[in-house]
Amino acid sequence: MQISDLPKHIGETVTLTAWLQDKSGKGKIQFLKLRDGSGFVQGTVFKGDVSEEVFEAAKRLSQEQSLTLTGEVRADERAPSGVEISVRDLSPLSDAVGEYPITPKEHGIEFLMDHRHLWFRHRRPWAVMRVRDCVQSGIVEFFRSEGFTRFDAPFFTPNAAEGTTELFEIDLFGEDKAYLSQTGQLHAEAGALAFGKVYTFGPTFRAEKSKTRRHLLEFWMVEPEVAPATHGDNMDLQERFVSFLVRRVLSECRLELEMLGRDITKLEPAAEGNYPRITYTEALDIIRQHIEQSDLPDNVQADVQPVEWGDDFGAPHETILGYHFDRPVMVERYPASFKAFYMQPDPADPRLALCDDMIAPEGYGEIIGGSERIHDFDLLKERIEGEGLPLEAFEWYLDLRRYGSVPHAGFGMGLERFIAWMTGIDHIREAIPFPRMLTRMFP
RNA sequence: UCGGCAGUAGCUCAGUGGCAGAGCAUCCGACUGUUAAUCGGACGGUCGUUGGUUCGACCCCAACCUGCCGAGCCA
Repeated sequence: MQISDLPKHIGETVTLTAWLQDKSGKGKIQFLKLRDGSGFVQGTVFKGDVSEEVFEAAKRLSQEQSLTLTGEVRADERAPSGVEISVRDLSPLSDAVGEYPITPKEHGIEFLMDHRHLWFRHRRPWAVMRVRDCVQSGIVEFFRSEGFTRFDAPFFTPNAAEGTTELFEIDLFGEDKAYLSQTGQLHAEAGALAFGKVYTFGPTFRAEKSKTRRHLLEFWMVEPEVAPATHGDNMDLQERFVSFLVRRVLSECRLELEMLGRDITKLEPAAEGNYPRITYTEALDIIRQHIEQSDLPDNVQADVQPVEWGDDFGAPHETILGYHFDRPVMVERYPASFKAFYMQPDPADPRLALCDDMIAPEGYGEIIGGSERIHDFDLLKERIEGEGLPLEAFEWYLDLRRYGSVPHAGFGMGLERFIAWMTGIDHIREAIPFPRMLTRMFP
Protein backbone atom coordinates (compact mmCIF):
# COMPACT_ATOMS: atom_id res chain seq x y z
CA MET A 1 0.00 0.00 0.00
CA GLN A 2 1.22 3.46 -0.88
CA ILE A 3 0.32 6.68 0.91
CA SER A 4 -1.03 8.17 -2.32
CA ASP A 5 -3.62 5.36 -2.47
CA LEU A 6 -4.93 5.84 1.08
CA PRO A 7 -7.92 8.10 0.25
CA LYS A 8 -9.39 5.14 -1.67
CA HIS A 9 -9.19 2.88 1.38
CA ILE A 10 -10.96 4.80 4.13
CA GLY A 11 -12.15 2.50 6.91
CA GLU A 12 -9.74 -0.28 5.95
CA THR A 13 -6.76 -1.55 7.90
CA VAL A 14 -3.57 -1.20 5.88
CA THR A 15 0.15 -1.82 6.26
CA LEU A 16 2.72 0.75 5.10
CA THR A 17 6.46 1.03 4.85
CA ALA A 18 7.47 4.63 5.43
CA TRP A 19 9.96 7.06 6.86
CA LEU A 20 9.33 9.29 9.82
CA GLN A 21 9.49 12.83 8.53
CA ASP A 22 8.74 14.51 11.83
CA LYS A 23 7.08 13.69 15.10
CA SER A 24 5.35 15.63 17.80
CA GLY A 25 4.66 13.80 21.01
CA LYS A 26 2.00 14.84 23.50
CA GLY A 27 2.42 12.42 26.38
CA LYS A 28 -0.26 9.84 25.67
CA ILE A 29 -0.50 10.59 21.93
CA GLN A 30 2.23 10.60 19.30
CA PHE A 31 1.77 12.30 15.92
CA LEU A 32 3.94 10.67 13.28
CA LYS A 33 4.51 12.60 10.03
CA LEU A 34 5.09 9.86 7.51
CA ARG A 35 6.40 9.79 3.99
CA ASP A 36 6.89 6.90 1.55
CA GLY A 37 7.84 8.62 -1.71
CA SER A 38 4.31 8.58 -3.09
CA GLY A 39 3.01 11.16 -0.63
CA PHE A 40 2.70 12.32 2.95
CA VAL A 41 0.33 11.32 5.74
CA GLN A 42 0.04 11.65 9.49
CA GLY A 43 -0.21 8.63 11.76
CA THR A 44 -1.65 8.97 15.26
CA VAL A 45 -0.65 6.64 18.07
CA PHE A 46 -2.91 6.79 21.13
CA LYS A 47 -1.57 5.16 24.24
CA GLY A 48 -4.88 3.44 24.92
CA ASP A 49 -5.08 1.93 21.41
CA VAL A 50 -1.81 0.05 21.35
CA SER A 51 0.34 -2.14 23.53
CA GLU A 52 2.88 -0.59 25.89
CA GLU A 53 5.71 -1.85 23.65
CA VAL A 54 4.27 -0.27 20.50
CA PHE A 55 3.67 3.05 22.24
CA GLU A 56 7.22 3.08 23.58
CA ALA A 57 8.54 2.20 20.10
CA ALA A 58 6.57 5.14 18.65
CA LYS A 59 8.00 7.49 21.29
CA ARG A 60 11.53 6.40 20.46
CA LEU A 61 11.24 6.91 16.68
CA SER A 62 13.55 9.58 15.32
CA GLN A 63 13.42 11.75 12.21
CA GLU A 64 14.14 9.75 9.00
CA GLN A 65 13.98 6.41 10.73
CA SER A 66 12.25 3.82 8.51
CA LEU A 67 9.41 1.71 9.82
CA THR A 68 6.46 -0.48 8.93
CA LEU A 69 3.12 0.20 10.50
CA THR A 70 -0.38 -1.15 10.46
CA GLY A 71 -3.42 0.97 11.15
CA GLU A 72 -6.88 2.06 10.15
CA VAL A 73 -7.32 4.70 7.44
CA ARG A 74 -9.58 7.43 8.74
CA ALA A 75 -11.02 10.51 7.04
CA ASP A 76 -10.07 13.63 8.99
CA GLU A 77 -10.78 17.24 8.07
CA ARG A 78 -7.71 18.39 9.98
CA ALA A 79 -5.37 16.45 7.67
CA PRO A 80 -4.05 18.23 4.58
CA SER A 81 -4.56 15.14 2.40
CA GLY A 82 -7.95 14.41 4.03
CA VAL A 83 -6.87 11.14 5.67
CA GLU A 84 -4.96 9.97 8.71
CA ILE A 85 -3.93 6.58 9.98
CA SER A 86 -4.82 5.38 13.47
CA VAL A 87 -1.83 3.21 14.20
CA ARG A 88 -2.39 -0.20 15.80
CA ASP A 89 1.07 -1.67 15.38
CA LEU A 90 4.48 -0.53 14.22
CA SER A 91 8.08 -1.64 14.17
CA PRO A 92 11.23 0.23 13.13
CA LEU A 93 13.12 -1.06 10.10
CA SER A 94 16.31 0.90 10.67
CA ASP A 95 18.25 1.95 13.74
CA ALA A 96 17.41 5.22 15.45
CA VAL A 97 18.90 8.04 13.41
CA GLY A 98 20.24 10.43 16.04
CA GLU A 99 21.01 13.78 14.57
CA TYR A 100 19.54 14.26 11.07
CA PRO A 101 20.94 17.35 9.34
CA ILE A 102 17.78 18.81 7.82
CA THR A 103 15.69 19.83 10.79
CA PRO A 104 12.12 21.15 10.54
CA LYS A 105 13.50 24.67 10.94
CA GLU A 106 14.79 27.01 8.28
CA HIS A 107 18.07 26.40 6.49
CA GLY A 108 20.23 28.36 4.08
CA ILE A 109 20.41 27.36 0.42
CA GLU A 110 24.08 26.41 0.62
CA PHE A 111 23.46 23.99 3.47
CA LEU A 112 20.47 22.47 1.70
CA MET A 113 22.42 22.05 -1.54
CA ASP A 114 25.28 20.39 0.38
CA HIS A 115 22.64 17.92 1.57
CA ARG A 116 20.83 17.70 -1.75
CA HIS A 117 20.88 13.89 -1.57
CA LEU A 118 18.74 14.09 1.59
CA TRP A 119 16.81 17.23 0.75
CA PHE A 120 14.75 15.40 -1.92
CA ARG A 121 12.94 13.68 0.93
CA HIS A 122 11.38 16.96 1.91
CA ARG A 123 8.23 18.48 0.49
CA ARG A 124 9.52 21.31 -1.64
CA PRO A 125 12.20 19.51 -3.70
CA TRP A 126 9.97 16.46 -3.85
CA ALA A 127 7.19 18.52 -5.43
CA VAL A 128 9.55 20.25 -7.86
CA MET A 129 11.02 16.95 -9.05
CA ARG A 130 7.53 15.52 -9.57
CA VAL A 131 6.73 18.52 -11.78
CA ARG A 132 10.00 17.92 -13.65
CA ASP A 133 8.95 14.34 -14.34
CA CYS A 134 5.54 15.54 -15.52
CA VAL A 135 7.15 18.03 -17.93
CA GLN A 136 9.67 15.51 -19.25
CA SER A 137 7.05 12.89 -19.99
CA GLY A 138 4.83 15.63 -21.42
CA ILE A 139 7.56 16.61 -23.87
CA VAL A 140 7.81 13.05 -25.14
CA GLU A 141 4.04 12.73 -25.33
CA PHE A 142 3.56 16.02 -27.18
CA PHE A 143 6.10 15.29 -29.88
CA ARG A 144 4.84 11.75 -30.31
CA SER A 145 1.30 13.03 -30.81
CA GLU A 146 2.57 15.52 -33.41
CA GLY A 147 4.39 12.81 -35.37
CA PHE A 148 7.95 13.69 -34.37
CA THR A 149 10.81 11.21 -34.23
CA ARG A 150 13.13 11.47 -31.26
CA PHE A 151 16.61 11.93 -32.67
CA ASP A 152 19.35 12.39 -30.11
CA ALA A 153 22.44 14.44 -30.81
CA PRO A 154 25.94 13.54 -29.59
CA PHE A 155 27.38 15.08 -26.42
CA PHE A 156 30.90 15.20 -27.86
CA THR A 157 31.28 17.56 -30.77
CA PRO A 158 34.30 18.63 -32.77
CA ASN A 159 33.47 22.31 -33.11
CA ALA A 160 31.66 25.29 -31.72
CA ALA A 161 28.21 25.34 -33.25
CA GLU A 162 27.59 28.99 -32.68
CA GLY A 163 31.14 30.15 -32.25
CA THR A 164 30.25 32.63 -29.56
CA THR A 165 29.62 30.59 -26.45
CA GLU A 166 32.42 29.04 -24.50
CA LEU A 167 32.68 25.28 -24.59
CA PHE A 168 34.05 22.70 -22.20
CA GLU A 169 37.11 21.11 -23.76
CA ILE A 170 37.70 17.37 -23.57
CA ASP A 171 41.14 15.83 -24.01
CA LEU A 172 40.94 12.91 -26.44
CA PHE A 173 43.95 10.79 -25.42
CA GLY A 174 46.30 13.73 -25.90
CA GLU A 175 45.76 13.64 -29.67
CA ASP A 176 42.70 15.67 -30.48
CA LYS A 177 40.30 17.91 -28.71
CA ALA A 178 36.58 17.45 -28.45
CA TYR A 179 34.00 19.68 -26.84
CA LEU A 180 30.88 19.07 -24.82
CA SER A 181 27.91 19.97 -26.94
CA GLN A 182 26.20 23.27 -26.31
CA THR A 183 23.35 22.46 -28.70
CA GLY A 184 22.04 19.52 -30.68
CA GLN A 185 20.58 21.73 -33.33
CA LEU A 186 22.97 21.20 -36.23
CA HIS A 187 22.67 17.45 -35.88
CA ALA A 188 18.91 17.78 -35.48
CA GLU A 189 18.82 19.56 -38.86
CA ALA A 190 20.32 16.43 -40.43
CA GLY A 191 17.53 14.48 -38.76
CA ALA A 192 14.82 16.87 -39.95
CA LEU A 193 15.90 16.49 -43.56
CA ALA A 194 15.70 12.71 -43.18
CA PHE A 195 12.64 12.27 -40.93
CA GLY A 196 10.73 15.52 -41.43
CA LYS A 197 10.02 16.24 -37.79
CA VAL A 198 12.56 15.40 -35.09
CA TYR A 199 13.55 16.51 -31.64
CA THR A 200 16.60 16.08 -29.47
CA PHE A 201 16.24 15.95 -25.72
CA GLY A 202 19.15 15.71 -23.34
CA PRO A 203 21.77 17.53 -21.33
CA THR A 204 23.78 20.33 -22.82
CA PHE A 205 26.81 22.20 -21.57
CA ARG A 206 27.81 25.84 -21.45
CA ALA A 207 31.16 26.97 -20.10
CA GLU A 208 29.92 30.44 -19.28
CA LYS A 209 30.94 31.88 -15.97
CA SER A 210 27.38 32.89 -15.24
CA LYS A 211 26.34 33.24 -11.65
CA THR A 212 22.65 33.99 -11.88
CA ARG A 213 19.39 32.31 -11.02
CA ARG A 214 18.87 31.44 -14.70
CA HIS A 215 22.11 29.60 -15.49
CA LEU A 216 23.60 26.15 -15.04
CA LEU A 217 26.77 24.70 -16.55
CA GLU A 218 24.82 21.56 -17.40
CA PHE A 219 21.15 21.79 -18.24
CA TRP A 220 18.56 19.93 -20.27
CA MET A 221 17.33 21.25 -23.55
CA VAL A 222 14.66 19.99 -25.92
CA GLU A 223 15.26 20.99 -29.54
CA PRO A 224 12.65 20.25 -32.20
CA GLU A 225 13.57 20.74 -35.84
CA VAL A 226 11.10 20.57 -38.75
CA ALA A 227 11.60 20.39 -42.51
CA PRO A 228 9.92 21.87 -44.36
CA ALA A 229 8.84 24.67 -42.06
CA THR A 230 8.79 28.43 -42.02
CA HIS A 231 9.42 30.94 -39.26
CA GLY A 232 5.63 31.23 -38.80
CA ASP A 233 5.19 27.44 -38.55
CA ASN A 234 7.94 27.45 -35.96
CA MET A 235 6.19 30.00 -33.76
CA ASP A 236 2.89 28.10 -34.08
CA LEU A 237 4.65 24.95 -32.89
CA GLN A 238 6.20 26.76 -29.94
CA GLU A 239 2.84 28.02 -28.79
CA ARG A 240 1.17 24.61 -29.13
CA PHE A 241 4.07 22.99 -27.30
CA VAL A 242 4.33 25.36 -24.34
CA SER A 243 0.58 25.68 -23.81
CA PHE A 244 0.29 21.86 -23.92
CA LEU A 245 2.92 21.50 -21.22
CA VAL A 246 1.32 24.15 -19.02
CA ARG A 247 -2.07 22.42 -19.33
CA ARG A 248 -0.47 19.10 -18.46
CA VAL A 249 1.24 20.48 -15.35
CA LEU A 250 -1.98 22.18 -14.24
CA SER A 251 -4.01 19.01 -14.61
CA GLU A 252 -1.52 16.43 -13.30
CA CYS A 253 0.44 18.34 -10.65
CA ARG A 254 -2.27 20.15 -8.69
CA LEU A 255 -1.07 18.71 -5.37
CA GLU A 256 2.57 19.54 -6.10
CA LEU A 257 1.78 23.12 -7.11
CA GLU A 258 -0.29 23.55 -3.98
CA MET A 259 2.55 22.21 -1.82
CA LEU A 260 4.81 24.78 -3.45
CA GLY A 261 2.33 27.58 -2.85
CA ARG A 262 2.23 28.32 -6.58
CA ASP A 263 -0.43 30.86 -7.62
CA ILE A 264 -2.21 28.83 -10.29
CA THR A 265 -4.14 31.79 -11.67
CA LYS A 266 -0.79 33.14 -12.90
CA LEU A 267 -0.35 30.02 -15.07
CA GLU A 268 -3.86 29.78 -16.46
CA PRO A 269 -3.46 32.34 -19.27
CA ALA A 270 -0.42 30.43 -20.55
CA ALA A 271 -2.53 27.27 -20.74
CA GLU A 272 -4.95 29.00 -23.14
CA GLY A 273 -2.48 29.86 -25.89
CA ASN A 274 -2.94 33.11 -27.88
CA TYR A 275 0.58 34.22 -27.04
CA PRO A 276 1.28 37.74 -28.23
CA ARG A 277 3.81 38.02 -31.05
CA ILE A 278 5.70 41.26 -31.27
CA THR A 279 8.72 42.33 -33.27
CA TYR A 280 12.04 43.30 -31.77
CA THR A 281 11.28 46.89 -32.68
CA GLU A 282 7.90 46.81 -30.92
CA ALA A 283 9.50 45.17 -27.89
CA LEU A 284 12.06 47.95 -27.79
CA ASP A 285 9.25 50.52 -27.58
CA ILE A 286 7.58 48.69 -24.70
CA ILE A 287 10.86 48.44 -22.79
CA ARG A 288 11.69 52.10 -23.28
CA GLN A 289 8.20 53.14 -22.20
CA HIS A 290 8.56 51.26 -18.92
CA ILE A 291 12.03 52.65 -18.31
CA GLU A 292 10.73 56.16 -18.93
CA GLN A 293 7.74 55.75 -16.64
CA SER A 294 9.93 54.18 -13.93
CA ASP A 295 7.07 51.83 -13.06
CA LEU A 296 9.36 48.83 -12.56
CA PRO A 297 10.16 46.78 -9.46
CA ASP A 298 13.15 48.28 -7.63
CA ASN A 299 15.54 45.45 -8.42
CA VAL A 300 14.79 45.67 -12.14
CA GLN A 301 14.99 49.44 -12.14
CA ALA A 302 18.43 49.25 -10.52
CA ASP A 303 19.91 46.91 -13.15
CA VAL A 304 18.32 48.14 -16.31
CA GLN A 305 20.44 49.85 -18.97
CA PRO A 306 19.15 52.06 -21.77
CA VAL A 307 18.82 50.29 -25.13
CA GLU A 308 19.22 51.54 -28.69
CA TRP A 309 17.89 49.84 -31.82
CA GLY A 310 20.54 47.25 -32.68
CA ASP A 311 21.40 46.34 -29.10
CA ASP A 312 20.59 42.92 -27.74
CA PHE A 313 18.24 42.83 -24.77
CA GLY A 314 19.76 42.15 -21.37
CA ALA A 315 18.11 40.09 -18.67
CA PRO A 316 16.39 43.11 -17.06
CA HIS A 317 14.87 44.04 -20.45
CA GLU A 318 13.43 40.56 -20.85
CA THR A 319 12.08 40.81 -17.32
CA ILE A 320 10.28 44.01 -18.26
CA LEU A 321 8.70 42.31 -21.27
CA GLY A 322 7.71 39.34 -19.13
CA TYR A 323 5.90 41.57 -16.65
CA HIS A 324 4.15 43.45 -19.45
CA PHE A 325 2.12 40.38 -20.53
CA ASP A 326 0.07 37.83 -18.58
CA ARG A 327 1.36 34.92 -20.67
CA PRO A 328 4.49 34.11 -22.66
CA VAL A 329 5.36 36.63 -25.35
CA MET A 330 7.18 35.81 -28.58
CA VAL A 331 9.61 38.48 -29.69
CA GLU A 332 10.53 38.01 -33.33
CA ARG A 333 12.84 39.43 -35.98
CA TYR A 334 15.84 40.57 -33.99
CA PRO A 335 18.71 42.33 -35.75
CA ALA A 336 20.85 39.61 -37.35
CA SER A 337 24.05 41.26 -36.10
CA PHE A 338 23.90 39.65 -32.65
CA LYS A 339 22.20 36.42 -33.66
CA ALA A 340 23.64 33.09 -34.82
CA PHE A 341 25.12 32.74 -38.31
CA TYR A 342 22.66 30.08 -39.50
CA MET A 343 19.53 32.18 -39.14
CA GLN A 344 17.52 33.00 -42.25
CA PRO A 345 17.41 36.73 -43.06
CA ASP A 346 14.02 38.44 -43.12
CA PRO A 347 13.15 38.94 -46.82
CA ALA A 348 11.33 42.18 -45.92
CA ASP A 349 14.39 43.62 -44.17
CA PRO A 350 17.69 41.74 -44.48
CA ARG A 351 19.08 43.50 -41.38
CA LEU A 352 16.73 41.23 -39.40
CA ALA A 353 16.74 37.49 -38.77
CA LEU A 354 13.68 35.22 -38.96
CA CYS A 355 14.01 34.23 -35.34
CA ASP A 356 12.12 34.54 -32.09
CA ASP A 357 12.61 34.28 -28.35
CA MET A 358 9.78 33.25 -26.07
CA ILE A 359 9.84 35.15 -22.82
CA ALA A 360 7.96 33.75 -19.83
CA PRO A 361 5.90 36.02 -17.55
CA GLU A 362 6.65 36.90 -13.91
CA GLY A 363 10.32 37.57 -14.59
CA TYR A 364 11.26 34.01 -15.58
CA GLY A 365 12.91 35.31 -18.74
CA GLU A 366 13.76 33.60 -21.98
CA ILE A 367 12.64 29.98 -22.14
CA ILE A 368 12.84 29.44 -25.90
CA GLY A 369 15.09 30.63 -28.71
CA GLY A 370 14.32 29.59 -32.25
CA SER A 371 14.67 30.48 -35.91
CA GLU A 372 14.21 29.53 -39.50
CA ARG A 373 17.56 28.21 -40.74
CA ILE A 374 19.36 29.35 -43.84
CA HIS A 375 18.55 26.85 -46.58
CA ASP A 376 20.53 28.49 -49.40
CA PHE A 377 23.94 26.88 -49.90
CA ASP A 378 25.84 29.97 -51.02
CA LEU A 379 24.45 32.22 -48.29
CA LEU A 380 25.20 29.68 -45.55
CA LYS A 381 28.76 29.17 -46.82
CA GLU A 382 29.27 32.93 -46.88
CA ARG A 383 28.00 33.20 -43.25
CA ILE A 384 30.25 30.39 -42.01
CA GLU A 385 33.27 32.09 -43.58
CA GLY A 386 32.12 35.44 -42.27
CA GLU A 387 32.14 34.07 -38.71
CA GLY A 388 35.69 32.86 -39.24
CA LEU A 389 34.62 29.26 -38.69
CA PRO A 390 36.59 26.40 -40.29
CA LEU A 391 34.74 25.43 -43.46
CA GLU A 392 35.95 21.79 -43.37
CA ALA A 393 34.17 21.26 -40.05
CA PHE A 394 30.91 22.42 -41.61
CA GLU A 395 31.04 20.51 -44.89
CA TRP A 396 28.57 17.94 -43.57
CA TYR A 397 26.28 20.76 -42.49
CA LEU A 398 26.56 22.32 -45.95
CA ASP A 399 25.66 18.93 -47.46
CA LEU A 400 22.21 19.41 -45.97
CA ARG A 401 21.87 22.38 -48.37
CA ARG A 402 23.74 20.71 -51.21
CA TYR A 403 21.26 17.85 -51.57
CA GLY A 404 17.61 18.82 -51.76
CA SER A 405 17.54 21.76 -49.40
CA VAL A 406 14.23 23.08 -48.08
CA PRO A 407 13.29 25.91 -45.73
CA HIS A 408 13.34 24.47 -42.21
CA ALA A 409 13.10 25.77 -38.70
CA GLY A 410 13.38 24.77 -35.08
CA PHE A 411 13.88 25.95 -31.55
CA GLY A 412 15.38 25.03 -28.20
CA MET A 413 13.65 25.17 -24.84
CA GLY A 414 15.55 25.14 -21.57
CA LEU A 415 13.89 22.51 -19.42
CA GLU A 416 14.95 23.90 -16.05
CA ARG A 417 13.82 27.42 -16.88
CA PHE A 418 10.43 26.08 -17.85
CA ILE A 419 10.19 24.08 -14.63
CA ALA A 420 11.27 27.05 -12.53
CA TRP A 421 8.43 29.05 -14.08
CA MET A 422 5.85 26.29 -13.51
CA THR A 423 6.84 25.72 -9.90
CA GLY A 424 7.45 29.36 -9.02
CA ILE A 425 10.92 28.68 -7.59
CA ASP A 426 13.31 31.58 -7.92
CA HIS A 427 16.48 29.72 -8.96
CA ILE A 428 16.83 26.97 -11.58
CA ARG A 429 19.34 25.05 -9.45
CA GLU A 430 16.28 23.57 -7.70
CA ALA A 431 14.76 22.44 -11.02
CA ILE A 432 17.41 19.75 -11.69
CA PRO A 433 18.28 16.92 -9.29
CA PHE A 434 21.99 17.66 -8.93
CA PRO A 435 22.83 21.11 -10.28
CA ARG A 436 26.24 21.77 -11.80
CA MET A 437 27.35 25.34 -11.45
CA LEU A 438 30.48 27.43 -11.07
CA THR A 439 30.30 26.95 -7.32
CA ARG A 440 28.48 23.62 -7.13
CA MET A 441 29.78 20.20 -8.24
CA PHE A 442 28.70 18.32 -5.11
CA PRO A 443 27.04 15.99 -4.25
C1' U B 1 35.68 39.40 -15.24
C1' C B 2 32.96 43.48 -12.56
C1' G B 3 29.60 45.43 -8.51
C1' G B 4 26.87 44.69 -3.73
C1' C B 5 26.37 41.66 0.75
C1' A B 6 27.93 37.92 4.09
C1' G B 7 31.17 34.15 7.08
C1' U B 8 30.08 33.34 15.38
C1' A B 9 27.43 26.09 18.32
C1' G B 10 25.04 20.62 13.81
C1' C B 11 21.23 24.60 11.67
C1' U B 12 19.14 29.86 11.64
C1' C B 13 21.02 34.11 13.70
C1' A B 14 22.01 38.12 17.72
C1' G B 15 26.26 40.42 19.90
C1' U B 16 30.08 44.00 22.36
C1' G B 17 37.55 47.05 22.45
C1' G B 18 37.32 43.74 28.79
C1' C B 19 33.93 36.03 31.35
C1' A B 20 31.04 33.57 24.06
C1' G B 21 24.81 34.35 23.55
C1' A B 22 19.46 32.86 21.92
C1' G B 23 16.03 29.67 19.34
C1' C B 24 15.94 25.04 16.95
C1' A B 25 18.33 20.09 16.46
C1' U B 26 20.33 15.97 19.81
C1' C B 27 19.82 13.47 24.89
C1' C B 28 16.69 13.19 29.70
C1' G B 29 11.83 14.45 31.94
C1' A B 30 6.27 16.38 31.80
C1' C B 31 1.90 16.69 28.78
C1' U B 32 -4.46 13.01 24.75
C1' G B 33 -5.10 16.79 18.70
C1' U B 34 0.06 18.49 17.23
C1' U B 35 0.92 20.94 12.04
C1' A B 36 8.06 24.92 12.84
C1' A B 37 3.65 22.06 19.49
C1' U B 38 4.68 23.80 24.54
C1' C B 39 7.28 23.60 29.41
C1' G B 40 11.81 22.09 32.62
C1' G B 41 16.91 20.24 32.42
C1' A B 42 21.58 18.58 29.95
C1' C B 43 25.05 18.64 25.89
C1' G B 44 27.20 21.84 22.36
C1' G B 45 32.59 27.10 20.25
C1' U B 46 39.86 27.28 16.40
C1' C B 47 33.93 33.66 16.31
C1' G B 48 36.46 31.97 7.64
C1' U B 49 42.29 32.38 7.21
C1' U B 50 46.83 35.11 7.85
C1' G B 51 49.07 39.39 9.47
C1' G B 52 48.74 44.25 11.95
C1' U B 53 47.01 48.10 15.80
C1' U B 54 46.19 47.62 21.25
C1' C B 55 47.67 46.33 28.16
C1' G B 56 43.66 43.46 25.89
C1' A B 57 40.54 41.94 19.27
C1' C B 58 34.82 37.90 17.74
C1' C B 59 34.77 43.45 17.52
C1' C B 60 39.26 48.21 14.60
C1' C B 61 42.77 47.98 9.97
C1' A B 62 44.95 45.18 5.61
C1' A B 63 45.32 41.10 2.47
C1' C B 64 43.45 36.53 1.14
C1' C B 65 39.75 32.42 0.97
C1' U B 66 34.72 30.81 0.53
C1' G B 67 29.66 31.61 -0.41
C1' C B 68 25.15 34.42 -1.65
C1' C B 69 22.75 38.19 -4.88
C1' G B 70 23.17 40.83 -9.40
C1' A B 71 25.56 42.36 -14.35
C1' G B 72 27.72 40.50 -18.86
C1' C B 73 26.82 35.83 -21.79
C1' C B 74 22.80 32.61 -22.85
C1' A B 75 18.28 28.36 -22.58
